[in-house]
Amino acid sequence: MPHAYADAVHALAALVPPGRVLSYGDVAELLGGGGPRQVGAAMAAAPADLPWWRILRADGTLAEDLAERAAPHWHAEGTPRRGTRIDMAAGRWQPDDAGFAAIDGLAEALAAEAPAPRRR
DNA sequence: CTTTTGACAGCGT
DNA sequence: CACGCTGCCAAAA
Repeated sequence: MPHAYADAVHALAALVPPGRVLSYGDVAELLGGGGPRQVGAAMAAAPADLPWWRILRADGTLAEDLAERAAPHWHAEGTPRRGTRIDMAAGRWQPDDAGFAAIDGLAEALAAEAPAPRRR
């Protein structure tokens, strides 16, 4: 399934449990490739059923229009907040063994199709 | 090949 | 705490 980075990003986002969050940078690091911007680009094409509100900026915020639509979800899931923004220190998802295993699989699958660091 | 553009991150002021 | 600038990665023009 030679698909792309975007699929890996979406898959990882789907692993994040309710009430927990990850920053774009965290996602990039966990997948072992690309960067925060690349993750953001992938999220822009997120499927309607994806819990996109669990992936946010490193400072616990989101683009204004998105934050507006995300707030209800955060409230419903009991995501730790600090004022209007999310408390990253408390809400950051810390994968358990099973989580790491799943992430590992994604990272590997990704590396298998995007290993060629060819000149650009 | 160069420039522009993103649901970004860090650091300095 | 708020801005502004620089750094990053990949894709598109």
